[in-house]
Amino acid sequence: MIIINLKPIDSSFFERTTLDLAKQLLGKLIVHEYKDQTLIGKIVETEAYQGPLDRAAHSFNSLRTKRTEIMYQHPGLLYCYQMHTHVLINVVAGPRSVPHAILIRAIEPVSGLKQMKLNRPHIKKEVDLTNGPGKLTKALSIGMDYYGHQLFEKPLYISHAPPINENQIQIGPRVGIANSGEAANYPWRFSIKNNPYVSAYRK
DNA sequence: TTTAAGATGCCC
DNA sequence: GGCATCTTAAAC
Repeated sequence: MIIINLKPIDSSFFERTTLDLAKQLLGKLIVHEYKDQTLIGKIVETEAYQGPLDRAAHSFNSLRTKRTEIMYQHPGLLYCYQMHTHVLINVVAGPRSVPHAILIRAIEPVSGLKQMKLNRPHIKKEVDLTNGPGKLTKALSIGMDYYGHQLFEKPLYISHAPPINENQIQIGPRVGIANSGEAANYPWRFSIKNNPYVSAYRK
């Protein structure tokens, strides 16, 4: 694949409604300049979390703590947190003071596959390198030290790519939030239809 | 200060 | 299906 125009996207890209941003992020590239290498993945699955009224969100009921603070800042920043033994990454969405975020759940490797395999030893099938939110952060070597980083600045950024057609976007309930009551049914998960790197659904 | 649960992944 | 492993948030 030949990549043209590989550079950080303009910060204004993130200024749109949260659900629209979750869809617009599909197909975009996440780029990490790491150890003289450029690790690149195409985003193939996202989930929107819309704070105040979304019981599944960490910022539900406008909870504001050290962890959730970054979601109250301007869109395009990185919200990351540790889940069991893994780091999960989100794109902060919504205008300042609206604590929304979009979880990046899966990517398709585009460049740096060799390094991604080194970052995830003992993985047999290639799809298992990045077909889950905890897996892709390990493959791309993204840790908690990126909390609050601007995703429109090197060394970790979103790069432009053509949007995915609406009819190629799969929409459904979010993964792994069965104990969140009514919010468990909200159709706020988006993925590219038939892409092999999309994670498996699980209640 | 203590405790329970979790936007997961991997092994059995 | 069990369990690692650790942070957060809420209970005590």
